[in-house]
Amino acid sequence: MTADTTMTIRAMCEAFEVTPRTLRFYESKELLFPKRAGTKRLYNRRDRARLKLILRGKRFGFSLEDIRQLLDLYDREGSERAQYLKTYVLGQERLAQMEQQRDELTEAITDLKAELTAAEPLFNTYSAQKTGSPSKSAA
Amino acid sequence: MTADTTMTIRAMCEAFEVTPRTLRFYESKELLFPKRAGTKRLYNRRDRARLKLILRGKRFGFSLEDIRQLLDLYDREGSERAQYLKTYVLGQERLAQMEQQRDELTEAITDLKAELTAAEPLFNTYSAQKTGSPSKSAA
DNA sequence: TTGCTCCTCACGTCACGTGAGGTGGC
DNA sequence: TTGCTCCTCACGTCACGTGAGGTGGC
Repeated sequence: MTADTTMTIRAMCEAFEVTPRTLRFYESKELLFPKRAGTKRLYNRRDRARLKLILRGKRFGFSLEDIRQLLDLYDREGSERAQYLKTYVLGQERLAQMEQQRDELTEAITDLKAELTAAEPLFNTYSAQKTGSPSKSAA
Repeated sequence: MTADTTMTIRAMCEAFEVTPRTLRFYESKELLFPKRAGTKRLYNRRDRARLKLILRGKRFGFSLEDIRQLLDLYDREGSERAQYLKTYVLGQERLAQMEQQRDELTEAITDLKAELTAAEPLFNTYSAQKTGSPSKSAA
């Protein structure tokens, strides 16, 4: 099966929808450590697990540096609870940031909508002049 | 009054909560054109109006290049309707992007929340061991 | 003369994108 | 020999941040 099959960079890119440049970049940042066959990179199951975590971390808005530290944390032996606690705290902080970001975005959306609505009459007048029709642009 | 008073870079920074570097950067990008008194920058009412628009544009997520083009559009003489229409269309496009972004963010928030909740029992167990209390962390 | 504010380079940051130029193996 | 895929520099992008080193005017 694909269990412990090693994958080429191309296969990885297709599987995870990233570019080769991204994988090389993560490697340069010490987030990924694929084996080499000569000069070519070979990614195993562990590399795939790490990449998956990296992409999840990014989705939550963590910086690559944060992600690297968390990954390192789990690689080293040590108190599992301490690791979880650290991850948990970082997660809480990120959550708060994301919620604030969402609120700001929601406000900006509301404002932009209001402006677009306020601007609409201008085009209705225009379209009325041009077509003579009552005008009610696309919902 | 402050009507046509000219302002120093420091005053501008305080009024708009930006850094001097930001104002110089916008100038290098041809978004702002303050007069000079020797080497020092002097911002008048027009500059302040432009900066206000720039910051609003940024709030809506437009790139500085987009903002510059819109600003140029309104500076040049020409069909008012054509200008409004262009602005309107760009606004619509941005609105769609922002809404998608908000949806993705909302999803990420939901997911992160779920994980944090799933991780909580671990610390409750931990805190129970440490303190002997029932544990129910901060709401 | 000392301080304060302003200025101009110009390199750094973040997460990659994008050529340029070259190599291995079917 | 031709193609294909992989590789390594290394510069570009975006919106500034951050010194370094210097100037004008009270």
